[in-house]
Amino acid sequence: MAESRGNTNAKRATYELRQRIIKGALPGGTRLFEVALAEELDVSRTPVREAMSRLAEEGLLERAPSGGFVVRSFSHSDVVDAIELRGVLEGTALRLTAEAGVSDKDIAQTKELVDRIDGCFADPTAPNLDLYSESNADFHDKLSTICPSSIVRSELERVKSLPFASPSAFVFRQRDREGMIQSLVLAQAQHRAMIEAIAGREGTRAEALAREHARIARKNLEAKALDANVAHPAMALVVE
Amino acid sequence: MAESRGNTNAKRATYELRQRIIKGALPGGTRLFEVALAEELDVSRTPVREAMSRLAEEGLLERAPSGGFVVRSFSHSDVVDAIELRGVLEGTALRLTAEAGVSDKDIAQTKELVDRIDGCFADPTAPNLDLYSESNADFHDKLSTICPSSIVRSELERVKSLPFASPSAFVFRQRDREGMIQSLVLAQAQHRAMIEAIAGREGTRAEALAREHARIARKNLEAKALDANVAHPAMALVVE
DNA sequence: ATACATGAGAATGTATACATCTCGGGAGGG
DNA sequence: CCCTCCCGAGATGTATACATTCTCATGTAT
Repeated sequence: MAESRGNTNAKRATYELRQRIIKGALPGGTRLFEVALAEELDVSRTPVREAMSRLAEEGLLERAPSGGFVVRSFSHSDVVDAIELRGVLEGTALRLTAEAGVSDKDIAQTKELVDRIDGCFADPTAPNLDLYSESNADFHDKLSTICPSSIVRSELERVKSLPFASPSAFVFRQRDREGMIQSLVLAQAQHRAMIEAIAGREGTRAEALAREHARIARKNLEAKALDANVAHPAMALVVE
Repeated sequence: MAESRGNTNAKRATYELRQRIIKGALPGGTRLFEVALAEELDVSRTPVREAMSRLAEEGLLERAPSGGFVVRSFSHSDVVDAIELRGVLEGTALRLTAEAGVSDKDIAQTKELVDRIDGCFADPTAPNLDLYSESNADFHDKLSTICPSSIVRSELERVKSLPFASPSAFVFRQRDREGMIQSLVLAQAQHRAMIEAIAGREGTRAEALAREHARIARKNLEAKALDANVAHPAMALVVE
């Protein structure tokens, strides 16, 4: 089992194709040919079709009108809109959570996750950015989990699955350490305010906070865009 | 080519399966077996798999953890949440449209569609409800079309494709003619206010209007639920 | 009685041959 | 010269045989 993960050829093909798309090896607009891919991945056309079908469900591929699949292409404004939409959906999830009420146990667990994020910066000279990404994602996943609406939850998860729309996509501006600290302080204050809002059944406040929170990602994205030297991995599948 | 529409077996199978699910012939939770369906539809397993995959993209089926597909089941609260979510997404679409600005031509075309809705009630003794459904859907589609964000647009279309979340799903309470007129007057006032808001770049107002507008559907749904005699077609796939 | 092994049957996974469709290039006529 | 039609290469669509995996009922040992 040397090549990638998954126990069936279809799952391996799905994983392999997804990686190529996310890394930008298959740019937006690329038409995918079953036979060519089948040969490259050393499987038959059947699991390749299966894989493409799954990736279309994820939103990474589009079905071409006359059959076949094309890599979906995202423009810069699509990235901005996807972040905005993530904020809107997270806001809706939080509002519904606040309106429905949430258990003390869930509140405690959520607070615990915010505290854990602080831990990534225990040593100010060597912040653990990878752990931060992970912890931040855990926190946002928890917010989704406690939402009482499975419909809202699944649509939120769907948008978050786009690599550039995930809450941890653009964690920080690499260069600017000062700005990085400020960004963290603000984000953590918003995280705690969100918890306060849902605990206090303040739906509108929770919604507004989530939207504003997503704007941090947008800010970081724009800072990255100016910094033309570093190509961010999550932007690999953006064209135009 | 007597049986249903589509030029390929896969498309015919997709249509046929979708109809059965929407009509409730295949209730939520039903496991779909490829061989059985293939025999019933008189095609091979390949187009059946293709069809199931497409329906999973639409959100009508879920992939079972160990392979195969299951008809997605929706609870009553899922229906309510889907309507709420439609309102949220339509609101976001309108807000972005308002913020970006919209051409005079689009405003005029949208107004024209609202006027056309009035036309369905030209004869107050015999309102044309089918035409109303269609015209109302056209209006809402137009709102989606003029949204500058393709990401928001596609997610909105996705949610609207659920039969019970479409803007025309629960047009009116059958019995209550008085309530029907009032509902129409309110809805049309909201339609016109939405246009005014996007024309005047009042994003927040447009968003709030869209959300409140979706509540009409929720009200109509609740009125239908009380009216246990009439089973509404759009509710066929709701279980629990 | 419970837990686990086991095997038969049925389901999905896979490869592949063949059918059909699509689209572009080139020949022929206007 | 341009337009149209036709053809064929190469793509997807389909059927089907075979492989693999899963499920669950059954039986056996502890």
